[in-house]
Amino acid sequence: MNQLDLIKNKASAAVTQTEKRPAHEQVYQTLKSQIMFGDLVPGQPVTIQGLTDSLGVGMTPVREAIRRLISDGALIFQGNRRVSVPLLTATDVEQMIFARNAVESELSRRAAVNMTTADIDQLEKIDEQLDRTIADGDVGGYLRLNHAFHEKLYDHAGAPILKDLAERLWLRFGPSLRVVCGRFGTQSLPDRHKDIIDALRASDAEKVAKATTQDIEQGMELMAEALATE
Amino acid sequence: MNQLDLIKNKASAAVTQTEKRPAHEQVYQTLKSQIMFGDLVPGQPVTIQGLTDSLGVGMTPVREAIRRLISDGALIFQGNRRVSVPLLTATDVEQMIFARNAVESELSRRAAVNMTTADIDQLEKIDEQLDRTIADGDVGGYLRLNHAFHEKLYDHAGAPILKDLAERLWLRFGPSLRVVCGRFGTQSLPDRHKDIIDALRASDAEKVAKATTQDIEQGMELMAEALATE
DNA sequence: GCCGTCACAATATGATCAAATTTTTTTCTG
DNA sequence: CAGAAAAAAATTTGATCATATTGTGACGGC
Repeated sequence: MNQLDLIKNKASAAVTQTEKRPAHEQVYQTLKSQIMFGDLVPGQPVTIQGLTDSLGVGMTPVREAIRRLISDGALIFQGNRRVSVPLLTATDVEQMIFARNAVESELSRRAAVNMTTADIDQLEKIDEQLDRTIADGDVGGYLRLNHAFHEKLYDHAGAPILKDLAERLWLRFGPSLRVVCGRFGTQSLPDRHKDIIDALRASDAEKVAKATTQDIEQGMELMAEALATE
Repeated sequence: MNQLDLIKNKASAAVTQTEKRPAHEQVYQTLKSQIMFGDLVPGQPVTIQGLTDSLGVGMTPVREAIRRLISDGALIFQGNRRVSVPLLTATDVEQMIFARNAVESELSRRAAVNMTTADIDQLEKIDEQLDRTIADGDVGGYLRLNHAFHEKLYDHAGAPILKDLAERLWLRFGPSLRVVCGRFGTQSLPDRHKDIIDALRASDAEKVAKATTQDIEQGMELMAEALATE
């Protein structure tokens, strides 16, 4: 199951991206996707040799991708040469709430200034698809589109460094969010995306930032609770 | 000169760290140090083969270290298989000012709550050494100790994720700061460290955060000016 | 001024060595 | 004789390197 998913993901990534990127980049993207949206659960060990076998590439690209993901905080190096998906603690989540609020509310604020009506329409289209995945109980699709929504928004902030910080945080809590959603289903996931879109249309940057903060806190609180009752 | 510095740094790192860590980790630390405090100037290309030659290790460890540093933002991958030290733009610096203010002021705030008198004494000792490097015009020493001062402070915040974000930002502006200091010397570098220490002793978390913000803005503004007049 | 060829650097693989974990065997005790 | 603990072997995994392959930029010929 794990192997098959990895291969399937690789294949789909290949067709979309013209197969022209180096293997280590592809492996990185594949693993990133697996960690954020896939079935790599927190605590699960990640082995180099296992990945070389399932991805069908040599060890060097795999090693490079793993190092990058460790630097991203998406994987952790546990002393004895072992690498695994991180398990979050309550304090971890608390720090992430603070950091996400600080960084992402600013990204929203800046995006609000730059986005055109057409841009907002595109964003709304993503949100509509998102609603469909919630209705269908499609957890994987929900996670992907929720990420896509925020990424799209932040892309318009014109602040690559802040966006990079945000992305790094997403990589950190991705696996745990996946577990929470898998457990509770997609029903209990009301989001503030509608508020964000409304505020964008009103060109009210502060309101956009506020709605983003609420969206973040809603999602992260849910995660914190789930981790606490574990 | 470059080669020699790299080798020297590697040797000193080896003796302090019991030689027991894997080579890719050592290479990472060495390069990190080179980028933050050494003579790798912004825009300078970094080649794998050059590093394997100067460090005396195989390419695999070097590649892994470079990937990590790219993920950190300390190096950039310029599309055509080229890797170099990043050149900062004005908007980059502006984003970093925002992010550093948000993250590091919070780290200071939290550290203020946790630090004992003995901890503060240690911090003050670092600051005294720092003053000596300024008086001596020792740019490398200044950079190292300035970093050590903040790192020490943030270590007491008990917030590893926020500290990691801060560290990542330092890696990004390190090389440019180095250039600025090299150009203007250490004279024009008054810091707010004394204010931070005073506020810590008074257990006034808000004052500590404020002083940290001022320290950050002072340093970053200087950098922004230097980049603008380039 | 454009295209083909050459040299160099990066990418990727497989082999080799070392470390750690797991399994098996052995031995000692109840 | 059975069970458990300790020791030893085997397997698995990681780290490093040497080498082959591929792509990139530069130089020179047309």
